[in-house]
Amino acid sequence: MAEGFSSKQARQIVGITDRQLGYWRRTELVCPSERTDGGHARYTFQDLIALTTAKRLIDAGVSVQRIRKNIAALTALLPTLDRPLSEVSLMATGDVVLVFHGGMAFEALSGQEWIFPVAELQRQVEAVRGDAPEQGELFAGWDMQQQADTTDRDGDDPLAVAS
Amino acid sequence: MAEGFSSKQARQIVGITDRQLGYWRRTELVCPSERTDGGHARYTFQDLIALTTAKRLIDAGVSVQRIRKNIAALTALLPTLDRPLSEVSLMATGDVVLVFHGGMAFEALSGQEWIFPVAELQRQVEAVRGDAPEQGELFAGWDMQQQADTTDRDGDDPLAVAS
DNA sequence: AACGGACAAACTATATCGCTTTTGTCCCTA
DNA sequence: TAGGGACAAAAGCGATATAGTTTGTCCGTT
Repeated sequence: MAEGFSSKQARQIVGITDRQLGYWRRTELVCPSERTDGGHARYTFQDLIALTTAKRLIDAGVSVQRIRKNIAALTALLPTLDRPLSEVSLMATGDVVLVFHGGMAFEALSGQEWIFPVAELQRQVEAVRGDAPEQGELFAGWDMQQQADTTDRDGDDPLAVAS
Repeated sequence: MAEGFSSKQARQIVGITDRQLGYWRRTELVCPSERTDGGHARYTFQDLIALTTAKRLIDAGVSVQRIRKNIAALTALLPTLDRPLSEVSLMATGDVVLVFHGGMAFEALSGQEWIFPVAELQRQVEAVRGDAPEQGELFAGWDMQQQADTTDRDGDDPLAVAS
């Protein structure tokens, strides 16, 4: 039984209130995967990830209601997923949640695909004329890790996303 | 005067209607940077980029009104920008426009930065325990380059933009 | 061809209202 | 300490009505 994390531990680690943890459990947003013999909650590692993801989305301005809808939409869209909040990569603010999966980015709710390319656009216009675009790197490698630079080059960088 | 592109050329290259080009000019969404002696419009190369960006945003489901607001917000947020539509990297669908600039992603309208990263999250939780997450790649390498083009994919595309 | 004007249809945005969800506080039981 | 219940403030949502934009079509001028 030393397996999971207690409610207290969970909420301290994740940074949410007692009330939230409880409500989320009762309403099945995130439930503890295990129980003590006495029936008390025990959150697994994966549960913590789910909790943290929820917390993050909330901090990003996504309402709990919206999170629920996104989960529903996601499980419908990607049936293989069992627990979206802990199995998928999300990115969000306010009322949009983007999902990164299988090399694509799309909106969970609508399933509408997002992103991409700039290069094409440039070429398209260039084709009309012999005009030369300034530099070569259209997509500045947008690396989460080393997102140091870019700040130097003023203005524009095209770009893309991430991983 | 052989400088820029005529209205007709511009709208053919960009793929918008006569009416749109005119309206956008009159309402200052995108104006020709130059004029013929006779006072007729001459769109520069950069103008075409701006036009194309606008077109792309529209195709991605962003309304013209929203584009205007985003431009306003962007120039307020990044005063160095003169013409957001042709100087910045955008990505969008429906009602959200994401701006990539200086290694960050944020919503133009609100200025709110986008959240992301799951990896970090994983580490955070892992730190609490020695537990090992299943795989390595959370964000499947999302590489623009190798994501073939999308032009072939049928008609309406979600999409995104840039520049 | 480029542009403008008038008019109408299609589309977007904004504000509002009633309803539901979420969270906090306080208290109780095991 | 974990968890439940009751209650209320706060936040969020969906539908709707109203006002404002954008675009197409038709016509006229330069």
